[in-house]
Amino acid sequence: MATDSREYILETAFVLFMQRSFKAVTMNDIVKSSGMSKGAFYHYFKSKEEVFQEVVNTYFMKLTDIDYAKCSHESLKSFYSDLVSNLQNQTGFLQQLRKAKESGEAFNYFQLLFDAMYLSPVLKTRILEMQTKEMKAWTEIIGIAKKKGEIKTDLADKDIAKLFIYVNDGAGMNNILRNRVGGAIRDMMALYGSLYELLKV
Amino acid sequence: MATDSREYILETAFVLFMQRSFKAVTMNDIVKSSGMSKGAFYHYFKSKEEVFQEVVNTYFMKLTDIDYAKCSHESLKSFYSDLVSNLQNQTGFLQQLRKAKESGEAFNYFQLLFDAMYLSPVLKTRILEMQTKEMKAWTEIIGIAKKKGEIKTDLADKDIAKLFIYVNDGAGMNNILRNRVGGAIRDMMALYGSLYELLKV
DNA sequence: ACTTTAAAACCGACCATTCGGTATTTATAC
DNA sequence: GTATAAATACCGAATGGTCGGTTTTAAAGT
Repeated sequence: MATDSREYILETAFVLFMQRSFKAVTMNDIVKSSGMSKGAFYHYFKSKEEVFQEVVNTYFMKLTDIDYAKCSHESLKSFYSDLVSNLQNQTGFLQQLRKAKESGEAFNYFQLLFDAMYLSPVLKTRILEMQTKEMKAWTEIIGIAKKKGEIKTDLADKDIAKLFIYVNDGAGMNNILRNRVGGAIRDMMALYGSLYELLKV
Repeated sequence: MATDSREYILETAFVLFMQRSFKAVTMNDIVKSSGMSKGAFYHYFKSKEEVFQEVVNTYFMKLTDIDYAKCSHESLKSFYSDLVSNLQNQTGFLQQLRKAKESGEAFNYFQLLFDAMYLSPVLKTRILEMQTKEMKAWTEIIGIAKKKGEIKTDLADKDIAKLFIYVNDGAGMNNILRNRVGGAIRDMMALYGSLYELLKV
């Protein structure tokens, strides 16, 4: 019972922090949404900040800390296909969250990202590091794709990498603004595909 | 004195709402930052919501509601050059705001965007309309560029438009996360240029 | 196996502080 | 003197958190 209660509160908090800013989500929101009492909440977590920190360390990092080593290094196309596949898994994960189903509000990953960076400089550093890792992974696969003759362009590897990364972020933003989840995967695949079309031999 | 005071409070509020979420910015933050009293604030604005609404209707819209008709329709390259030029003007505008100079905190346009959309469904509709307008403008210029033989690709106009738009948004996000303002213009130009390189004849 | 004791889980009223806003007074401009 | 602008003390509600109490579960004792 204990593990379930703590986990349930955490999941509830995660969903709320994905929908509204940290400050906009009140303790009463969390308590009411979880169906438990404030006393029960404080049995498991020391404070609002602590549950937020935990949400970031668990759920948020699950969405953010992508293991690029697991993506194919055979080709650029398979690399981004694996990334889209990963995105699909994440979407599935979010959709099966119990609390998500009850709520009509959109998930806003970037809202949680801003809050995390604002509330903790350590987290900010960590997030920036992950972005650096992302850039490195893309630059690498693009170099490989060039060497293999998969793609052909005079553009620098890093500049191409930027295109792929920023297109992904921009599309992610667009999906949030339009409260779209399902069609997002197909769109992401199409966007990467468009860029790929411009690059391939 | 009256117009200056009201405008000064509004500008102060704008800066604060660009740095933190609506709820995280308290009335006392606004009052202290403006150097005026609460009573003075309430002389001009009915409530916190009203000043936020005004901030969105003025400053935010100035940054968001871009008149694409003013951008060159001679070529894709001049179109996006005009957009970058516009971005430069906006950056300059933000940098000359009095309150901005005092504060070390990063401006986060997207935070204000999220708050605006969350707090007002009317604004949300309006913002989505502006995005549609943006898409239309890009699609149009890309069609023109194709007709003129400036660019050559089998990709649909709208798909190319998406690439340009999302790259811009993603890069904007990246600049916010890295608290970068100055270099952002050059980067944006380079990103558009990279895409253009992939497309031009 | 049952009973007693201890610990954990949970509750909800209450607390101190903060919040957005109000009422009244004072200051300034004309 | 009047109208506008501004200040300050105060208000009631909301906020994150505390605390004494109750219920449930686990462990120890017989």
